[in-house]
Amino acid sequence: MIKSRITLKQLEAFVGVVDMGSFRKAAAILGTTQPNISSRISSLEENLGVILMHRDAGSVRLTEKGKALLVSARQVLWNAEAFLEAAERRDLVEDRLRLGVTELIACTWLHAFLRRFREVYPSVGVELEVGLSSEIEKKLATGQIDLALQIGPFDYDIGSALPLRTYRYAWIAAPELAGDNAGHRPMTALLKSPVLTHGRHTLATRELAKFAEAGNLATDQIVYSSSLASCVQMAIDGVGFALLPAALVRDQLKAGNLVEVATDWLPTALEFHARFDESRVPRFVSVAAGYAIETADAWDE
Amino acid sequence: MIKSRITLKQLEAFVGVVDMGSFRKAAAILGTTQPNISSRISSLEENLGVILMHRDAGSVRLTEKGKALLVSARQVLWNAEAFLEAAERRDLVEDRLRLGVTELIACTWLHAFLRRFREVYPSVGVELEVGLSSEIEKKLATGQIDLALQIGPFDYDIGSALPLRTYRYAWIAAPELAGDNAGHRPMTALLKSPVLTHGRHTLATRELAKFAEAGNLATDQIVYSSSLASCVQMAIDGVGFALLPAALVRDQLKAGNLVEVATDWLPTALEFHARFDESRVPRFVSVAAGYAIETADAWDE
DNA sequence: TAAAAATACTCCATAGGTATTTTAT
DNA sequence: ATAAAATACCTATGGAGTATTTTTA
Repeated sequence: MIKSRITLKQLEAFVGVVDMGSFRKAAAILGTTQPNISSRISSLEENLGVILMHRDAGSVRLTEKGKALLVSARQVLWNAEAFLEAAERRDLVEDRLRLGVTELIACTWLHAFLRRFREVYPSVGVELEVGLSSEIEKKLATGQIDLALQIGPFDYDIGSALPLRTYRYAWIAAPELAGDNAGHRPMTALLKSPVLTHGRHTLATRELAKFAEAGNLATDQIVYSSSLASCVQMAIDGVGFALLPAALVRDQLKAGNLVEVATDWLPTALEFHARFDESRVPRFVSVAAGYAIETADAWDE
Repeated sequence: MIKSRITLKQLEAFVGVVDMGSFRKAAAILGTTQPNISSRISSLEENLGVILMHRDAGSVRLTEKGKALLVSARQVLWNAEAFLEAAERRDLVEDRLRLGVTELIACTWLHAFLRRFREVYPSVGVELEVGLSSEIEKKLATGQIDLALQIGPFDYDIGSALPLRTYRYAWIAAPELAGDNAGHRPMTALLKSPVLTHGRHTLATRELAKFAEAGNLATDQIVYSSSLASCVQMAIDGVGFALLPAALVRDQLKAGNLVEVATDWLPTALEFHARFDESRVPRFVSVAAGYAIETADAWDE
């Protein structure tokens, strides 16, 4: 029998301290006080006869045994969460989800995803960060984000990368700019009008620059916007032709505020992935990743 | 965070009650009192808002949700045990191992297995049962035994069946009965002397009877002993030729108290297996099964 | 009516919180 | 000197045990 040698609270305190890097922060996240965390950790160490970590003022460093035990501790907590799930009481899972997404997702189905997640895990707080995929990835790699919904290719290999939808690009314009039939228009013609693209460092923008360079086409008409949403607005306002993920303007196309312009070049499609480090995160994160896949699929019909 | 919603003690009480079939028995095995078990179960139910089991005087019946949660609860405890293992504190695992073995194992390497197991899990009590493979299997199927080291073939399919060694039979006799050279002796000749076999219902004995019948050989000289060890003793005393697993008389053959008799028929070899229901038993049972394999191999050199 | 779980009640251990001290940078 | 963990101390919760009642087969 287990008697009181180890308790879930002790294990929770252990991984909390490791994840937060300090007793104080762990206490904050676990809704208790620092001396409590102190006592949970030290009682765990005493019961096991093991030193889990060395604490100097300002740093907590795991011992070798601590590293090994951390994996096991996460496993126990993972299963404890699965137990709540089996009880159909996901609402009892109290935690936080640090979510990183790119603007495209924020502008399309993020709200649907969040609605569903909050419904299932009402006691998990969502901390949202919208940014470029490269920024998101850095935070994911350093453990500042639990789940990233972002575009490949990736610099770091971090645990799971579940494929979401692929989003094709399209040339978009206001109907009056495109003309009545919105018929085929070669790139040479397009690049003579103002062209709206997203950011200077996105893959599509770089591909466009490369294409223009190869064909000796002028690039002085390209407008670099740091916000996808403002590209859409400018396109609606007839500022120029916009190179945007088709999904982003789905509703405007349907409503007739924008039309798609056929041409002879497009950048490669965006490959979205849901990424997380399954060896570190609690169970609900991988569940959330599944929801992301389903939500993305549902949004695209 | 988990707060105090579920604790390992609650889960332990839950599986304890299910395994023992009553609150009282669970209390006994967990080293506490029945009201304590009552309160652990009811607080678990309250915290989850779930009825785990219906208790009428004299019976505990799991609800549907209880069945689902039982699996998860076992999983959590399994991982908690793995945590102790990672801490290299298997000595903190307090439980019991109900072990069923056949006589051959009891007479050969069981002591080596028990020594090793007790060394690694000093706080796990071993309840040993020696019996025919068929008896052992029945108890395994009804959950009265955690680990069976027994002979196939099996009537029921119960979780894991890890193959142990195969033990060949041999005809054995005292040197003075076998003659100086212990040379080849046909079955027709053997069956005219007293023949010692183990039990009336063992596979080897039935095969021998069948063989004799097929060849129209007399069976009136066959002695059925219910104890393997007594067969060996009688063989040593020169009572007759004994049909025994060779491993059983390894030391006597080496010492020259017995010799192997070459003949033209032998029953099929014994296929030993370590069997347990990995969906029910605690973690140390599967570890023990591994030790059984290793011990059996080491004993055979 | 007999066996088992629930309840009532007491007691003690210990978990939690506040205030303070220690320690290392 | 500062930031963080450990310690001391007090309080209060709740876990554990004994005795008893309730329940149902």
